Amino acid sequence: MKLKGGGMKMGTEVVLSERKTKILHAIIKNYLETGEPVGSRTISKYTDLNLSSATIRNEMADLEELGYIMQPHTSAGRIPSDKGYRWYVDSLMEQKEQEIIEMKELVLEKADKMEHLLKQAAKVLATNTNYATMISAPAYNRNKLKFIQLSKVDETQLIAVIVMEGNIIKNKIVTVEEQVDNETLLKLNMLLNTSLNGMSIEEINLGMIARLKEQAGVHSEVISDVLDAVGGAIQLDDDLEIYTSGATNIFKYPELSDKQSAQEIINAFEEKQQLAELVTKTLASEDNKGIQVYIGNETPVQTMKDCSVVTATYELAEGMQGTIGIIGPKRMDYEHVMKTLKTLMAELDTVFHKRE
Amino acid sequence: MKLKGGGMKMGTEVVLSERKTKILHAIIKNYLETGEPVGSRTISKYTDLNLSSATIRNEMADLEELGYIMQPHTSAGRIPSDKGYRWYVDSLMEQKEQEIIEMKELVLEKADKMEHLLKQAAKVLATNTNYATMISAPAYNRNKLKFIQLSKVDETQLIAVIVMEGNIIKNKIVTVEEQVDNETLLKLNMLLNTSLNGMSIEEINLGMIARLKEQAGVHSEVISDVLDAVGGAIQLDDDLEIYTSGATNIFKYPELSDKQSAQEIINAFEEKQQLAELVTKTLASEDNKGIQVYIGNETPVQTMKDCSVVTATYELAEGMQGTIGIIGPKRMDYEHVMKTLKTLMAELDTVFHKRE
DNA sequence: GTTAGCACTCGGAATTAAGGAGTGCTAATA
DNA sequence: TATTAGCACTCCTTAATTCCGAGTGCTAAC
Repeated sequence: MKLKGGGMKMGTEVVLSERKTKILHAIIKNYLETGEPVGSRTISKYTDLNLSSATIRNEMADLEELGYIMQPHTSAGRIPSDKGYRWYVDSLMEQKEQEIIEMKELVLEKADKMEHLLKQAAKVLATNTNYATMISAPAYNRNKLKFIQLSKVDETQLIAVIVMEGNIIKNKIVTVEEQVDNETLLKLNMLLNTSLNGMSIEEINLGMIARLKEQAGVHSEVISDVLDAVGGAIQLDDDLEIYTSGATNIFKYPELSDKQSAQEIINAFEEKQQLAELVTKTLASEDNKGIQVYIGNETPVQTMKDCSVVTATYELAEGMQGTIGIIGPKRMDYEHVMKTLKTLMAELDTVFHKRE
Repeated sequence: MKLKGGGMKMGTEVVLSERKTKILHAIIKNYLETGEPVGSRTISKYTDLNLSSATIRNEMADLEELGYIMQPHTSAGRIPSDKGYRWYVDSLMEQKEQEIIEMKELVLEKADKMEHLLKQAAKVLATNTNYATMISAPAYNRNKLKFIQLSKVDETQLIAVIVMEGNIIKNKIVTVEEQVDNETLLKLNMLLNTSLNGMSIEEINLGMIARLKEQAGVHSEVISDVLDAVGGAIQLDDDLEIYTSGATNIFKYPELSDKQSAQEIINAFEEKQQLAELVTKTLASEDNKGIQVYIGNETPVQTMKDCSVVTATYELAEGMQGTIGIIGPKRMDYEHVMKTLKTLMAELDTVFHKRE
C-alpha cells in the first residue's frame, strides 16, 4: 500500500504527516460535536488547509487504511475508530498541564459528611459535563484509626464508634452476653484507644489482638467481638460506597439510547457492582495517578464497551484514594472532561485539607 | 343511552351485571398479561360464558360507554381505562386477607444496619415482582432518643453519636471554639442523657433547650452546638434515605420504554427527590395503614402519570413509619404485587421485632 | 336475547420510490 | 507529482404507497 503524503516509520507505527494530523484532528473534533459521520467536503471547508474535497478524500482513504477512521457503510462519511479516539486522547494528554478553569458557580460547599460531599461532587460533575458520573469513597485500606469509643446502649448492647483519618465515621452495634459495667467500659475504652489509635487497619494483626485480649483479661471476649465488628464494619460496605449521578444523561446520546444499551448501562449504575470493579481495576493499574481514559473495548467493564470511560484518582492524606469516573459516548468531549476533572480534583483537595 | 344487561343505579354509579363483571375482569386480566388490546373474539373463548364474539362486542360497547375500557383507536381491541384499573384493584382489595405465601428462598437475612436491610428488601422486591421498587427509611419524626454520647476526637472537634429507638445511628462532628476538658465532657454527657433520653424529637422544644443551657453554665454554647447538630443531622438526610432497586425493570414494558418516559422515570429513581415526595404524601394520606394503589393520574408524583404506583406503610415500634413503593406499568400484576408486599411486610415485622 | 354475516376502519408491516450525501476513480490541470 | 474537477455509483434515510388483518358496528336472521 502506498501512502500519499507519507510519513516515517517508527517501529511498526507510522508518524502522521502534519496534513494528515490536521485532517484527522478535524474529523474527530467535528464528529465529537455532531455525532454524524463527517464527509470530505465538510473537512475541506472546516480546516484552513485550502484543499479540495477530492484531496481530502485521498487523505481520508489513507487514514482509513491506517485504522484511524472508518466508514459505518459505503458512501457515508468517516467516523473515528477506537484507535482514532486513542490517538486524539493521547495527543491531548501530551499537552502541558491545562490551566485550571474556574468553577465559581459550582464551588462545593463544605460538607461535614464525606457522603454528602461526594454525592454533591458527582452531581456537579454530571451537570457540568452532561455525562454519567460516579465517585467512590476513599478506600480505607491504608487508613488510620483516629479514635474509637465503646458505649453502652442498653443491657446487652454496646455501640462501637470508629473515627478514621478524614473524619470518616463507622458505627457498629455489638451484642454482648455478659453485662458490662461502666468501670469496665472505661477500662476497655482506654485500652482500645491507647493501643489502636494511629494504627492502620493492616497494622492490627493477630499479635496485637492477642496482646489486647490478654490485657483485657476476663473481658477478652468483648474485645474480640469489638475487633471483629470493627473489621467487619469497615470492610462491609467498603465496596459499595459509590455515589453516582446523571445516569440518564446517556439518553442525550442516540448511539447509547437504544433499549439494550441504555438498560445495561443504567443497570450498572443502579447495581454499582460493576462500578466497584471499575474502581478496583483503576486503583490497581500501574499509573493510578492522574487521569486515565478507556475507549470502547479498552474498558475494564464489559458493559461499557460502547462508551468511553474517563477515570481519575483522588487522594486524601495518607494514601487513601478514591476514584472518580465519567462515562459517556466515545465521542465524548475529552478536552472539557479532562479540564473539569482537574478542576474538581483541585477543589476536592482544598476541601479535604481544610478538614484535616 | 340504553345499557343491555342493565344494572341498578346506585347514586350516580351503576352496579355491573354479573356478566359484565366477568367480561371486564377477563379483559383486564388478559391485558395485564399481554399488554395488547384485547378483542371480542379473545374474550368469547377466554371465558366460560359461552357467548359469541358478537355478544361480547355489545357488552364491550356498554363497558366502554361506562368508562371502564377504551379503544386506543377505532378497530383496535379494548384496553382498561384508569377507571377500569381502579375497579379491578378495588375488587381485589375487597377480597379477604390473602393467605401469605412463603418466600423461603428470599428470606431476608438479619442485617445489623437498617440501611442494608432496606437495600436488600428493595432488591428482593424488585426481583420478585419485576417492577421498580423503593423503600424509605422510617421517618424519625416521632422517634425517640435512646442514647446520646459526646466524645472528643481532637482538640477542636467533638463527635456526637445519637442512637434512636430501633438502633438507628447518627453521627455528627461538632467543631468547638473553646477546648473542652474530659471532666466537662463527662458532665455534658450526663446532662444530655439524663435530660434527653426517651424523648422524641418534637419534645425537645425551646424551653427544654433553655433549661439545658442554663444547667450547662459556661458551656451552654457547646450544648447549643450539639443540639443544633443533633437536629441538623436528623433532618438533613431524612428526606434522602430512600433505597431503590430494579429501576431498569421498566424496560421490560414497552409502554414505558420510550426514551421520554424511561428517562423521566429512571431519573426520578436516581434523584430520589420525587420519591421522597411520594413517601411524604403517602404517609400524610388519611388511610396510611395498609396498601394504597395509585393508578395513572391518581399518582401524587406527576412523573409517574403513565404508571401505577403501589405503596405500603410499614411500622416499627412507636409509630415510626416508612414506605415501600412499587412502580410499574398500569397493567401491573396487582394481585401478585399485593401478595408479595404483604409477605414482605410480615417479614420485616419479624426482623424488627427480633431487634428490639 | 343471541348470533352470523358483512362492510368498513385503521394501524402496522412491508414495499417501493425519490433524494442526497458521500465515495472512488479517472482524466485534466498547475 | 500533487491537486482538483467531474462523474458514475453506492446505499442510507425518508416519505409515500400498498397490503394485510384484527377488530369493530350494524343489520338481519334465529
